[in-house]
Amino acid sequence: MPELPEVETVRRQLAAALPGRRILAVAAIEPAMLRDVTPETLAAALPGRRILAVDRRGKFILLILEPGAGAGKLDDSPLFLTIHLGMTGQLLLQEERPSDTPVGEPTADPGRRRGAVEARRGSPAHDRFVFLLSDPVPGPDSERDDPSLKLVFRDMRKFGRVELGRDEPPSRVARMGPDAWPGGDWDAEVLAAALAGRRAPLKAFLLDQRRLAGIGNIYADEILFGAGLSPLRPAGSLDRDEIERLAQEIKARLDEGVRLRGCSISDFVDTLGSGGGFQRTLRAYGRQGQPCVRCGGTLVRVVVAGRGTAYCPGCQR
DNA sequence: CCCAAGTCCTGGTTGC
DNA sequence: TGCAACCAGGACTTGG
Repeated sequence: MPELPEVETVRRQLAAALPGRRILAVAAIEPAMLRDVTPETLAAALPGRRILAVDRRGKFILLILEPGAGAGKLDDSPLFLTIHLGMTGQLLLQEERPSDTPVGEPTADPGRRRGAVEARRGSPAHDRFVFLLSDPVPGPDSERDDPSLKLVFRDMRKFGRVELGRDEPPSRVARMGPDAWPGGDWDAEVLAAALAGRRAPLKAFLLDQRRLAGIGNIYADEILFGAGLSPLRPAGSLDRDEIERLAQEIKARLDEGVRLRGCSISDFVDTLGSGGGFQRTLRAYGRQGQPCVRCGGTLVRVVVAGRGTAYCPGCQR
């Protein structure tokens, strides 16, 4: 599942590959995954824009696009193309090779506007969006616009979302709490304030993106195991010591996830299709019925916040 | 048929 | 009692 470390792994690859490239065409193969934007608006606003930067907030990836170069009425505003990978989403970078051009069609035709039809040509079954990109170009007036790279948003289930924000990222991104990343804008003090008075189970608190942004089901179970805290504990019941342990563990597990390039227990792969290594370190997630590596007891499965949850009743209190 | 899961949405509950 | 904040659970999706 793409959680913060998986999304950060992808972001780093995109940040190395995309800035300076121009979006030549977009194919919204699955328009139902668009949020608050029509395929027509997308097709009008994106072509011609250069990608300036690739950012991340929680589990959202933000492509920051230059203002002023679009063909539509959104010309003067910076645009934020926001992508959420949902449960099974993948962002893949694929070289756009000359051999992809149909026989009989000129391979070089720099002045031609590439269309959505060309962007989606030959797309496999679960490809939901395809962005056709140019080589990196120095400025808005550059003439180089041969397609050289495709950004493919593939998502077997359709939990992923694409949205377009003007000037600012979409509101739901703005509603999120501080990024849970170790360098994020929070510490044990902030965590203590967020926990105070809450009766919801600790696990539900960790999954709530309005408190800390980026933690999902896998890392939540691993964090709680590492901290020796029960997922069922009311969030507001932690003492100072336990909050410190929780804060440390959040940072440690997410950092480990990023270092191992994500967790590929199900569908996650990076932009090249490679899996991560975090799944080898799992001590709680999915281990119900198996012995606890810390105390030897047996892990159990409960449902918390509607999510399957594995924990050790022996040493998670 | 049930399970997996992230987010949005709805409706019920709690506590000031 | 009124009200907002809070919290639980369903819908969505499709392959195992």
